This record gives sequence, structure tokens and C-alpha cells, in this order.
Amino acid sequence: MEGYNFHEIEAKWQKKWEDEKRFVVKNHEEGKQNEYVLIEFPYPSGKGLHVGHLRSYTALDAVARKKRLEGKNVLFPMGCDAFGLEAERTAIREHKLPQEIVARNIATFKEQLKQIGLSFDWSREINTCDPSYYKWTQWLFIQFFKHGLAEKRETLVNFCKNCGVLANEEVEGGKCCQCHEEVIQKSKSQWILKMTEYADRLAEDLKLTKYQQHIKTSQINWIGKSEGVQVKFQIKQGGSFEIFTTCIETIYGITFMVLAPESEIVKSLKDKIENLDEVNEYIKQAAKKSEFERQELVKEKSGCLLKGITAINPANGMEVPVYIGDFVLAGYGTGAVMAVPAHDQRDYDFAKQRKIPMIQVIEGDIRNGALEKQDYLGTGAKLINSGEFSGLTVEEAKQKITEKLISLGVAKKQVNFKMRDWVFSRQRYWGEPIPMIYCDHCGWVPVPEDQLPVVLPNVDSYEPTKDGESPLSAIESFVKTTCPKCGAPARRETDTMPGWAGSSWYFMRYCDPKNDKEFASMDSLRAWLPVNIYNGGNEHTTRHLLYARFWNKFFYDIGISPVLEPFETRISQGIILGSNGVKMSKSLGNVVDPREVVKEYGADSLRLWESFIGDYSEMVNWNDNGVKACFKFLNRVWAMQDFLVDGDKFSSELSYAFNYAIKKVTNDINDIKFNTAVSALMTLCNEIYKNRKINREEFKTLLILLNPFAPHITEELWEINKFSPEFKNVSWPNYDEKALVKNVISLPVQINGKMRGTIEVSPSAGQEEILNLVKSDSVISKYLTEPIKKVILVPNRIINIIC
RNA sequence: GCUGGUGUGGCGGAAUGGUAGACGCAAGGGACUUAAAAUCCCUCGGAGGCAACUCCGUGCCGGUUCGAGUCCGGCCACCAGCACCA
Repeated sequence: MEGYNFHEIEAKWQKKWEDEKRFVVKNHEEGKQNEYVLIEFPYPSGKGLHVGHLRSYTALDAVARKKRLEGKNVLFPMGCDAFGLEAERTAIREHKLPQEIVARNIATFKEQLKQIGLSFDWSREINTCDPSYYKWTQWLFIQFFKHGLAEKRETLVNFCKNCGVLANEEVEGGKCCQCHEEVIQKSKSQWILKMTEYADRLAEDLKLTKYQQHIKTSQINWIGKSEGVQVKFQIKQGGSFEIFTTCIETIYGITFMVLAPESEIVKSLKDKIENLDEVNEYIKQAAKKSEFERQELVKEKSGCLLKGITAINPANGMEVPVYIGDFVLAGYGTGAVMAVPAHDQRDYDFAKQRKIPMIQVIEGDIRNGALEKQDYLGTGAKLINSGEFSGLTVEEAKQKITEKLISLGVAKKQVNFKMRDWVFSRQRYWGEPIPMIYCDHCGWVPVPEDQLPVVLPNVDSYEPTKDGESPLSAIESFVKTTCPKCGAPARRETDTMPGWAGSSWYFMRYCDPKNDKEFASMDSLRAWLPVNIYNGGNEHTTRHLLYARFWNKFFYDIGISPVLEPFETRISQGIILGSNGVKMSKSLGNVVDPREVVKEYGADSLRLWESFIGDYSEMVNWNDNGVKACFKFLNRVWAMQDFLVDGDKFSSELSYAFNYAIKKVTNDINDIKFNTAVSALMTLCNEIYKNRKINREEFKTLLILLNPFAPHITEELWEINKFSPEFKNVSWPNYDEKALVKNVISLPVQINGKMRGTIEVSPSAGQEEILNLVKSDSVISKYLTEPIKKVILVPNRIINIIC
């Protein structure tokens, strides 16, 4: 027997799979059920992949390979999300064009992936920055526009001096999530997608999916639905404004109101405010503050009284002062709040600071702080100091007060969402141009479909501009055009789309990647959607998942997607840290390059260790010795050929071990428990070594079970031992439940709940028989005392004797 | 602060409420070898004991149960996400 020469074997099989197009899949395959296995496509960064990145690829490759062996027609595609800031920033740093950087990175990425023998269908590869792809991203944007879900709106936006305008979702702790620069607020006319119109359904339809509960919860929290009442307050000096509250029962406790400094209401009150200079100064300061600073001041809530302005509480006619304060957000609710210091801690702090009186309206103790809704809801607490509503429970009052205000015509029930509309414009070069044209006569007009894509022009200078305008705006030849409607001279939109655009629908394009008539045909989408198993990073379980679900839901509404929810299940991998427990990074010198590992131990050993390293969803530390251990294991499998004997069914010696392994590996792969699947294979291998003998049928079974994790060595062993049929035609083994029943089991015995030993017994033995065996066991019996009060026998598991 | 998650040997980790530590790493001992590597065998949670064996042990404190790593209540620590959401 020759040694295990993984270099030769792996190169041979990778070439063979590619030559015979083993993993290229058709949308329809006679007699086969379709299965869609998807991994988030990456942005291929210039640093190349490290072993941590491969975890999800090797894991889902195992899933895909197993499903193929089970006779499924499996779509397992891969592509690149190449638009976005990272490519642009690398390009700027290296003084190259993003186009060049991306092409170079993709080549490295593919080379690395191909070395480990992943079974992607590369014929369906896509790339979001390819015009043949973003043509359809643009087309889809136009559908949003045509259905009134995209519009240009003046909004306060997060502005980063390096990266331009950011979506709320891209601001992390008041800083830019890309470059960590402080984010400031700026007013700008932006394209937005009205995602809030789908907020309710995005939360509601989670019940159609099988996501893990924590993923559903994080989506629901992000959407942040709250039901309440919107109430109109008259300003004594003229005018009015509206507030939103979820605690209408506390309306008699209002002692002041607070408006967001940026709100329109404040502007409209300008000529009535007596301390206008002071107010203007406050507004100026607030605008300069980043969200981060605002939050830093959490203990010291800032605000400024609007002198000469009072609001009238519609419930009791009481006049209260009005403040502006930057803890009130213009972007949420109506940008104005009613303040009830007795029942809201934030208002309580604000009132204490400024010696504003409090009115307690719900019974309880407010000496040490506000009695908030979480304190009184559901406790049966009653209202006080609330006019005709005093004496009602909170729950009754909520309803009665709402009814009264509605009948007075000053209120309506309202549902608010924390989730905001999606700011979809970027003043950046490296993105899909937004396919819109502005005409002085016709307003915004979409680029006609037959003129798509609006190609991103090649330019010499694409750096972000200092004033925050798109670099494209400086290119006259791009900007100047004519109106598609009236033919008059017109100007193109120069903003581009955010990085999230192309990734919001890529999983649909895989179904029909070459289609130049449609973004994807309904037939192909019906064939594959919903994605059966979708794997991605934890960091994407809110944003990306929500965006993709939103796009799909809209597509469903306009009849271009066949499903309400695009992803059936969602799983995410834990990251692999360096061996020192810190995130792998070049500067820390703890990066492990898969190419080095492959060179030393081979792709199969690497793949096996990626699966065995630990629980898939947990964070783990890399350990070089693990690869060595897996290499050792594969060598043991290879050397097993020495034990090979004839035989076309499981031998009595190994029947139990094999049936158990089949069951365990099958279930564990289904349950995303790759580490225990591999350990079951190792256990099986140990059993075979103890037996010193393995027949052909048994060896074949072992190879099939191991194949999803170590595809090269298993196909090679299959071939050199001339097993039949050809490996590509074999099917996943079934186990025999009957073979898992043992004649004699070792039954644990507890006396008074303490483990005292085991007895050998038939699984069908009754209580009497077992008790007699226990009594005759010299070790266990000495713990027994008469009388026996109670016996708990769990057949096949345990007996507990109470005496 | 809120939400979610996690806490088990020297390490990575196993355990449908039923023998805690599967599988593997590291370590120690042995066999083979001139030697090393590779391979194979043995030991390997802690304390005590010559031994048979005994007691303790899954972050901490309680509870439910014949029986708790697992369920419940209350803490502590760490990780991640969110950030004044009215």
C-alpha cells in the first residue's frame, strides 16, 4: 500500500470535478428535489482569506455534499459583493482604480477557495460590480420608484467627513462603522427607500421562517414596534404640534413639553420666542454634537426653555412650559414629547435639574425616582389626580382617555417603529449609479429600461469630495443628458447606491445568473426559493437580513418573487480567533494562511479540523495541533486498507458501531453539529482498529460518511479499491434501528439518588429481575437497606432505589 | 442601561432531566528505533488511601425533583448587538 499522498490526490480530484462539471446544477433535474444551500457572498478583501473565513465554507460544503449524496439537486453558489467602501478605500490607498483592485482580489479569493475543494457551482458566479449584474440592481430600484417606495427627501443624515453620508444602521456608537470617525448630523436631499411601510409585515412574517429564536428577536427589536396615541397640543400663542406617547394614562401628569431642536415646530415659533438668541445658540450647539456626545451627556440632560411659549394640555386645559432638548430625536415619532416627570425617569431627571414641579397620577412611591410603566403595568395600580379618570386602573384609563381624546378630535391611535426609512444615497464613486434623471419640467424620471445599465464611468479621480457631493457630479459628460419624457436638457442623478444594495437580492440572481431579459425568471425563482439554509455572519443578522427580506417582500407584492419569505432557516458561524484568543489580524501576527496549512497537511485535514474545532456557532481559538490530529486521523483511515476483507454486509462485530455512526453523522449534519459528527467518525475509526478488520461494505460506508468533510481522500480510496458504483452515483447510507438494540446493556444503579455502579442486564428486564441482580451484586448491595421504599426504573437508562 | 448569548479538566469541547468530562489536544510513562520522527499501548478533574474504595466537583446562592451541567428564582463574570425610542 502506498502512503497517503494528499498533494497528488487533492490536485487530481479538484481537476476531475472541474473537468466533469460535477457541481454544475440545472434548475430542474428529473426526479430530484431541489435544495438551495447559501453562504453570504463576501467582499474579497486584499488581505486574502485566513483559516477563520473558511469555517462557514467548509461547513456548508459538507451540508451541500451530504444533500447531493441524499439524491437532492443542490444549488450551492458563490460570488462576490465587490461594490462598497472597502474596495474604494483600498484603491485610494494604493493609488489604483477600484476596478483593478477588485479584479485582483477576486482572483486571489477564488484561487484560495479552489485549493480546498469546495463544491461551488462556479458557472453561476456573480459579481455585484459587473454591469450585467447592476443593470438589474438599477432596474429593481426603478421598480421601487414606480411604486412610490423610493423618493428624494430632505433628511437629517449622518455625515462622516471621510465616507460621506451614512445610513443610521452604519453608525456604531456615534462613529462611522467603517472608519470610526465621529459622525455629525447634516441636512441633505437623499434618496430613501420607504422600508417603514413594510415594518409591520417584516416583524409579523418572521413566524413563517424557521430562524433561531435569537435571530427573530433581534429582528423584532430592530424594527421596534410600539403602539400608542398621537395627541395634538395647542400652543397658547398660536399654532400647534403633535406628540406620540405609549403612556397616554399619564397625560394628567404633564408638567412640561420638549421638542427636538431641529424640529420644524421650533422654526415656526421663531417670532414668538422671547429668548430667541439663547434658543438659536442652543440649536447651533446641538447640531454640532454627534450622537455620541448626546449620549455621553445622558446624566446631564441639556435643554433650553422657550420663553413666552406655553402648550395647552387637551385633557385638562392646563398650561405648561415648552423646552427644546437634544435628547428628543427629530427622526423618531413626531419629534416632540410630553413630559411626565412622576412617571418617566428621563423626565424626572430633567425636572429635578430645573426645579419643574411634578404631578403624580398613578398610585405608588415616587420619592426615589419615577414610577415607570414597567413598575405599574399589570399591577392593578389606579389613577389619581386625573379628573374624571381618577380611580380607574391603568389599563382602563389607557382606553378611556384615548377614547375621550379621539372624540375631542385631538388624538388618534398610532403605531410607531424604531426602524427608520433606509437612506439609499451615497455621495461616493464606487457603487451602482442611481438610474434617475432630473428634468426641470417633469421632475424625477427613471432611466428607460432599454438604456440600462447606467454604466459607472471610468475616471481618474474618484476620491470623495470635501463638500460631500458625489465625485460623479464633476463629470459633465455623465451628468448632461436629456429628459426621457420630454426631451429637454436634463441632469443625471450622481449619487450611487449603498453597499447593501447588490446584496439585497443576489440570492435571486444565482437562480438565473445569465438572464439578460429579466433579473431572474419566475420559473427559476420558483425552482429554488426559498433558500433552505442560509449561513452568514452574526453581524448581518439584523441589517442585511432585514434589507433582503424587505426587497423580497416588495418583489412578492409586485409579482416578481414567488415567496413571502426568502430564507427558510438562517444559521451563523462563530468567528475563529487566533491561537492567542485575539481576532486574527496581520498587525498582531496571528493570521493563519490556509495555503500554508494545505501545503503541510492537505485540504482534507484542514477541512476536517474546521468542522471539528468546536461548536459551529461559538467563537473558538485556532490551534495548529488540531490540524495535525485530523491529519493523523486521515492517515488511520488510509491505513485501514490493510484490514480490508471481503464482505457485502455489516459484520456482526461492527454492525452496531456502523449503524450508530450513520445515525449520529446524519443527524448531526442536519442539526449543524459538525464537531460531534466528526467525533463520531473518529470513534468509529477507533472501533475498527480494535477489530483489526473491516469488510468492503463497511469501508464503503465509512468513506461515504466521511466524504462531506474530507472529499478528496474518500473519493481516492473509493477509486483505488475499485468500489462500485462510481462514487458520484452512490447514495447516503441508511441505518437500521433494529441493529441499535443491544442484547445486554450496562444499567446504571442509583441508591437514594447516588450512583453506586452498573449491572449487566437485558434491556427488556423487569423491575423484579433488576432488583434481584442489584441485591446479588456484592458492591452495590451493601448500600441497600430494608425496607425499599420506592423504585424508579427508567428502562434502558437508569434505576434509582430509595430505601 | 436594555436585549440576546455564554460560563464544564491544563486546553478545544461531549452529555433527549438519568453513569459528568464522549472525541481530540497538551502532558507523563512504556514499546519499537543506534537515535529522532512517525506509529502503537497505558495514565490523565481534585483530595484522601498500600489497596478495595471514600468524599468533593459543571461561575455563585437558593428552589423544584427519586435524580439537576440541563428546569425555576436571585446574583456574579465575560462576549456580542442596540443606544435617551417618548
